This record gives sequence, C-alpha cells and structure tokens, in this order.
Amino acid sequence: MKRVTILDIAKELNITFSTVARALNDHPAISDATKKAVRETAERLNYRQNKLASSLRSGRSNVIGVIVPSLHVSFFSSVVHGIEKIMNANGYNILLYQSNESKKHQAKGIDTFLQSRVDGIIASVTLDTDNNDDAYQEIKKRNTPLVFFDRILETMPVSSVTIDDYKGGFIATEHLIKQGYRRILHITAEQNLSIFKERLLGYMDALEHYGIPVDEKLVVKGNFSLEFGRNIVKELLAEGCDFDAVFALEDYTAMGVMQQLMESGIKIPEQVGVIGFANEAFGSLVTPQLSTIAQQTITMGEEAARLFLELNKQEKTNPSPKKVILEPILIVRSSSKRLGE
Amino acid sequence: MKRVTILDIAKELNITFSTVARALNDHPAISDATKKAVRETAERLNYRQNKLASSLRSGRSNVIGVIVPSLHVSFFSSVVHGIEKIMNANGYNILLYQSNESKKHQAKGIDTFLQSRVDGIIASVTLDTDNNDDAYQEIKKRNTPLVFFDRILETMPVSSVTIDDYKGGFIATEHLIKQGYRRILHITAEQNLSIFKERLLGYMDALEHYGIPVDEKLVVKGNFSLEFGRNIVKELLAEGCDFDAVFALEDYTAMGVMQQLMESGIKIPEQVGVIGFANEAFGSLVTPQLSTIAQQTITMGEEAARLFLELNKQEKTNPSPKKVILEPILIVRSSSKRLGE
DNA sequence: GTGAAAGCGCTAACAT
DNA sequence: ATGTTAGCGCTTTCAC
Repeated sequence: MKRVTILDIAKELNITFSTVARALNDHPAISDATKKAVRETAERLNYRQNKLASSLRSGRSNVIGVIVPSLHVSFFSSVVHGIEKIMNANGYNILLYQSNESKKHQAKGIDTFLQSRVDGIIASVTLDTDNNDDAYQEIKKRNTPLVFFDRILETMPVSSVTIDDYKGGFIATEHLIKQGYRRILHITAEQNLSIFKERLLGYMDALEHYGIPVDEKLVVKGNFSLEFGRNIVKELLAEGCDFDAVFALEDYTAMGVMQQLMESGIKIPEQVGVIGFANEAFGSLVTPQLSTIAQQTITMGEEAARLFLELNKQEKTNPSPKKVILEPILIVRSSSKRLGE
Repeated sequence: MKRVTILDIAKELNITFSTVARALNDHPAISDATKKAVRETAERLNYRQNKLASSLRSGRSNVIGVIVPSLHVSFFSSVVHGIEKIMNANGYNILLYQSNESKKHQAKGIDTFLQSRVDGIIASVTLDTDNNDDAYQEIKKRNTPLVFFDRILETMPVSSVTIDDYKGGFIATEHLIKQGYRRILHITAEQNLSIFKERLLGYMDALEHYGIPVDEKLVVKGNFSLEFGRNIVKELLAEGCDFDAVFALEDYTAMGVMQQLMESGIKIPEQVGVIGFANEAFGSLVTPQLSTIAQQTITMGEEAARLFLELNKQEKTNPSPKKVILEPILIVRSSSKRLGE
C-alpha cells in the first residue's frame, strides 16, 4: 500500500538512494551494471518517479499551461490538439484551462498556472482582455515564458503565432471582386481585438486597390452566431440595402447569411456571393458549399509549441519576441464562384 | 528575482512560517487579525503558493488526468469541455493527454499521470484497447480513482458514463421503420468496443420487434469517414443491393452516404432514408438536413466529472462502481422524414 | 492562538 | 563510481 520510493530500491540493492536516482536518470558516472540492477528492481517493485518531488527540487515541472476561451469551439480544440502533439513529443504535459471568455476566469487560470510552477504558458486571450491585463503582466514579471496564438495582446512584447488576418481580409475581398461583386458587405466584430481590425483593414484596402469606394453602410458589427447572420440579412433586405456579396467574420455567421438569402429567394452565388472565415467542417458539406479562409489551426498549435520550445532553449539570452505569421488560405467553393474561375 | 515563500511573509511579520501557512489556509485557530495581516503581506509581496510543495507534502495534487483519443474530434473536445468546466468549479485542474488511438501512447499517458500523482483519471479508451489492459489495471492497483466515458472496458469494475448505445441503435432503427422503411442498411465498425456492438444489437432487436427479418447482407463493417460512406453506397448500388434506408455509425459516414445517393440520382428521403449518429454540427446545416442520434457530449463530460468527485468523497468506503447511462436523443430531420411525422 | 520540528521524495553540490 | 548532505516549500503533529 505504501508508495515505493528510490529509498526502497536502494535498500533492496544495498546502495544509497542517490545512486539509485542517478541510475534512473541515466547519469554517465554510474556503471552499466548498477543501472541495470536499479532498473530491474524499479520495475519489479513497480516504482514510479514522483514528479512533484522532482519538480519541486529541480525547479522545472515539464508542464505548460494552455488557456483558451473554450474547447467547445473547434478552432481552439484543433489548436490545442496541435500544441499537445508537439509538446508531448518533447516531454511536456499540458495543464488545460478554459477562460470561457471571462477575464476573471482567465486571471484565475493564470494564477493557478503560476502556482503550479508551469514552465510556460500558451494562451489565446478572451475577447474582453485589455492590452495591459494584470494577469499577463504577472506572467512576464515572473519570467515565465509566454506565447500567444491568434488572439494576442498587441502591445505586449510576447512571442506569438497568428495568421495574417489583414491578408485574409484582403484575399477574401479580392476574390469576391474578381468574381465581379462590387457592393460587398463585411460583417466584423468589436474592434478591440486585432484580428478583426486587421480583417477589416484588408477588406478596405482590397476595395481601394481595385478602385471600389468603401461604403460605411456596408460594414456592420456582428458576432460569431448563425442567428446574427440570418438577422442582419433580413434587416438589410427589409431596408432595401443594396449589396451583392457578403464577407463574414466567421463561417457560422456566413452560414446564417446563406440560409436567410436562400429563404428570401436570392440565388447564391448568382445574385449574392458569400465567403466566411475559419474553414469549419460544415463548409464543404452544405449546399452551396461555403467559400472561406482557412486558418491552419493545427499548424498554429504546432508553431506555438515550437515557439515555446525555442524560447525555453535560449531562456538565458532573453531573446526578443518572435512573431510567426501563417498564411491564410483562400478556399474557393460554390458560394462565391459565379465566374468560371 | 528570488521567489517569495511563506518564510518571507513570516519574517516581515515576525511570526513563524507555520502560522503563515495556517493563515493562508484559513485555519480556524488563527486570529482574524493575523489572517488579515498575512493576507495583506502576501499580496504586497506578490506571493503565490507553490502547489508542487503543497501537493508533495499533503499527498493531494488537485489535478486529474484526462486522456482521450484526439481533441481534433469534436465529440471528445466537447466532453473535455464539460469535464474541465465542472472540475474547475470544484478546484481541480486538468492534465490533458491525447492517445491518438494508440495503445502505446495511452499507456505512456497513464504512466505520466501516475508519476504526476494525479488525484484521478478520466479516460475514453483507444479503439484497440483490450479488456485487460495493463495500464488501466495499474491505475486500479494504485487506488487512483478512475472514470471511463463513452469508450469503456466492460470487464473492469470501473465507474463510467456512457449513452445507452443499445437504445440509440434501437430508436434510430425504429424511427426508420415507422417512416415505412423496411430494408435498412446498418454501417457498423469492428466489434471490439461495446458501443458498436450495442448499437448493432439495438438495430437487430428493433427489426425483430417490428417483425422485419434481419438480413446479414445489410450489416456492413465500416468506419467514421465520409469516404467510407460514399464508397459503400457506390459498391452496393453497383451490386444491385436492395436497401431503402441507411443507419450509419457516425454522421460523417452518413454524410458520405447522402452525397453518393444524391449523385446517383436517388432521392432522400423519398427513396432512401438516412440517419447518422453523434449530432455533429453540420447535420442541421446540410441539405437535406441529417437525422441523427445526439450523445449529450457536454453532459457526458459533466457527469464524468461528478462521478469522479463522488468517488473521491467516499474514497475510504471503496464504493462499488457506478454506471451513469445517458439517454440517446433522436433528432429527426429531413433525411429520414418521408411521412408527415 | 502560535511555535517547533519533522518530513513528503526527490536533485545536486560536494566528498571520497 | 558511489556516498553524504542539504535543501526545494510546503503540511501537519505535537507542544505550550
């Protein structure tokens, strides 16, 4: 019933527990014979190292904290999948925390991570996080390596991996323009997070680049829900708003847009073209298939993990933060393809 | 730069560190004045408890390990979402591990959990796990609380939460029968996991119950992929196999079935009805909308967490394992509704 | 209501 | 190549 420790192994073999510890850690100064004996005894006694003790003593836990808004959002669970894959392959474990889009929860999670003495933190911030968030400042103050992905705090000098949201907005809009659409509605969100700002900028620059005037009435603030997409289309149609394409901040919103357009008897893509953002699984399964911008979710997670590993290697040299920017990928499907391509 | 400990707080206040520890843990024997002073000093010095030390000493880590095949599968990420929500609310953190459907990885994950002295493990086993899996046996041997969800080891006396897969298979089939379908194709999987066995049993019993003979040619072994659904339909149509409905083990497979049927000019649900399993997000967005069986994913995670908490409370009484069985929910959509309902 | 002291199971610097 | 020793930062029993 009592847990077996290195002391038990030492007793069995009539050596000291420090020799056992060295043998188990494959210390070069230990003879092969001793190592073999120790390993066999360890196995026989069913010994398991106590990581708590080892971490406490060594100051390294081999655990990193990952904090995301919600695993129920496929974007985040895919990124976490990528993070875990790489970190696991490098001997790290993942402590997981969901902020549930609440700054308060997020702060509590960070606090727990700090208490657990994680070797680093990978995070995507809540929608309402401000640029000088205390919790994140505390991470830096304690010299705990920090990596942001997707939703970052722009003013903090922290490594991050994002997609080029500006470019994402640009190529989505450009694609619509090239398909002959001219009055392109853009559904965006509150502008406190850079990702939405950037997409909007990309949208505006694309219009300008192709000599199309920006019409403020064609930029509306919305959210990630299918419902919003339906409602805004219903409203705009009722108002007689004149648009011939929609670039939505997220695929679910775009889906709502499509549903309402179809219900209103508007042909997609002949009368109105639609493009979303995120490449959700359903996009290729619906009719018409939804054009979108893919965000390389798993790659994003993998890159975030690699960024952390790099950061950790050069920890003493205190390197300047590194920004990895992934390419957004235009996925053209039938919802926006009215020319031959 | 040096970490602040309870000793630092003690020095500041000219009391002993054990008083500080008690004050921080809200020990009843400590005066309110002392508690207040300690808390203020802790805050001022920016103290963070070292959980490694506290866990090592107390023997409780307040961490539980969660091991799933892959977070990239929405079913699992939703369940983990539910688990984290409840465990977090009860003061626990989640150590996450993906087995990637590999028994070897799974064993390594369990080993790490054991080394990290987790207070319990919640798991959904890999497809190839056998009933006497060493890693899971080891968990029990160490008296570490264990809870399975969805994919369980039947012969192990372990608490678990599943849905009633038998009933799921039954009501899916019954629904098709009531819609007038008679030659119902069932796509199942290898029979080593109970979930697929149960669904198949439910299917057969439903047929029998309604006096429809079971035709072995209408039961095929497949997998979760859309491709499999497409291919099997193509094959069966080529063979001239006569079926008028399909009950697929998973929505993606069902989606492949629908796509191929439509491409072959077969009307859904008029000529062939289709029902899937899992209630993936896309089901309500595709045309025709896909009927399915919902598995209460988030609830499943929450129940698994509650089961663990209960288990942990009565740890000394060594309670008999408790099986929570959730109701499968029939979701009727247009892919299988050819009568008025 | 607070102090003293032991020890959780390791790592690592210093001996030999 | 192995032993000795001192902690890591807490919790907890036993004093007073």
